[in-house]
Amino acid sequence: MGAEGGLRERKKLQTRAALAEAALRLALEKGPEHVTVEEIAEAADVSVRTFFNYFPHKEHAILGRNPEHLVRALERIRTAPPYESPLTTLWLVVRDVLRDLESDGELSRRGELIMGSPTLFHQLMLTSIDDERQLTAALTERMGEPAGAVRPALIVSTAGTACRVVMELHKTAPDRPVTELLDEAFHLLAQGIDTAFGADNQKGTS
Amino acid sequence: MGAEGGLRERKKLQTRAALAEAALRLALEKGPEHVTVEEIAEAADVSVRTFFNYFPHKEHAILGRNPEHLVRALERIRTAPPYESPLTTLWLVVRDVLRDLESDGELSRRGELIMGSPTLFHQLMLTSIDDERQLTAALTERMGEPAGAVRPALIVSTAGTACRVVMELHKTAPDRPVTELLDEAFHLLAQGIDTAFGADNQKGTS
DNA sequence: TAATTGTTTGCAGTGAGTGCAAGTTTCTGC
DNA sequence: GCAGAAACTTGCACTCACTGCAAACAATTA
Repeated sequence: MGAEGGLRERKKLQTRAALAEAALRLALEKGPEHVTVEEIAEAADVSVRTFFNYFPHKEHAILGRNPEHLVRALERIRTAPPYESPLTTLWLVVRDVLRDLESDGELSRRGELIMGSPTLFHQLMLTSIDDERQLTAALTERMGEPAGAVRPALIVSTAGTACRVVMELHKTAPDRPVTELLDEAFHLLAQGIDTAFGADNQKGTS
Repeated sequence: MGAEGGLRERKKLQTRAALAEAALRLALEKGPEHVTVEEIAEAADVSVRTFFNYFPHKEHAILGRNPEHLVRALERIRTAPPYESPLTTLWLVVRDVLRDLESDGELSRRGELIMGSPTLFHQLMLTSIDDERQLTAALTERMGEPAGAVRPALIVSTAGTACRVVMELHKTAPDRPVTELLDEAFHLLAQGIDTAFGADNQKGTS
């Protein structure tokens, strides 16, 4: 990931990382509710005012989202091969992000924290909405649908929802691996989530 | 609804209603962002401190949700007829709430306001999450699934998502009626939202 | 090295939200 | 009807999130 650019560029990245890291560490230590911006700023050795130059809220810093992911996702959607169905594209995008987070060790550290804190989970949803707007726009265009079409919007939103559901389920039942839960969720979405009461779980799945 | 109880009880309801009403009116007049709790309290003729005895945030007062709706929805899920598929149940629940809001004239007053304001929309989502948890629990039991099952959680969440998407699409393209958008969304969910790029919109629909 | 541009910071201020202790109102038993 | 208990309201002092502004500072460019 582009570490080009001059000193200035690198310093900004460094500061941002330091703030995010401090925010996460403190949140894990004391619980997200009991961390103040002042502490985070102090730990990262910058002023409180500078904190707000980097993040709009405390929660945003703790979430520490990587903007790179959205960029890559949008690119992936725009350049999806013609034979690939939209939901499959999103599936691949999600798995990509997941793999990235796991390799960082971020998933275990942040995942638990976020799902355990209402405030953080809420904040995650809020930022997800903005992402989803952009993803929807990209997918709508990729599918050649008109601007107000229901399907692309629904595909993106439900894919996002699936991720959240998976995270939540993983919290309550950590025995099943996340990837497996995710695969099941996307299969259900693809085939239609509905079923008659009492019907078998997976009818006609590979 | 239950005007029993003594003077004290009635006065509390009155104060609560006055605060909610003032909050909504002021939000409509000046935009939700530009209303302060102080103004709301003043308009309802109580102190700021008292406002916070009734509502945890400003947004909560403006949203003024009717807790009755969730109760009815839960009941509806628990007593769903055996031949009714889960998604259908949720569909009916949603239409029920929608009809109720429309008859109150609440949908037009609050709906526009909420969808037009990021803050309010976000707040709505936050409260929706809590609702969805309860709905999921009810549906999981109704379907006879184990606690961590993916499908019921996904059904509830995606149904909620569908509502959101519909509200959002309705905002950007108000020509199509909400009920029509909603029906399309639920149909897509039932049949599987995915489709190959460039395929027809609805394959095999009635 | 000098001018330009971008970043950091302190300061002053608004507004949300909380805990506490003192006042006021409603309720209860007599 | 009245004294005391219980519930509600209020003002006050406080913490914290967050913003705008202008000055100081660091990096870039010519």
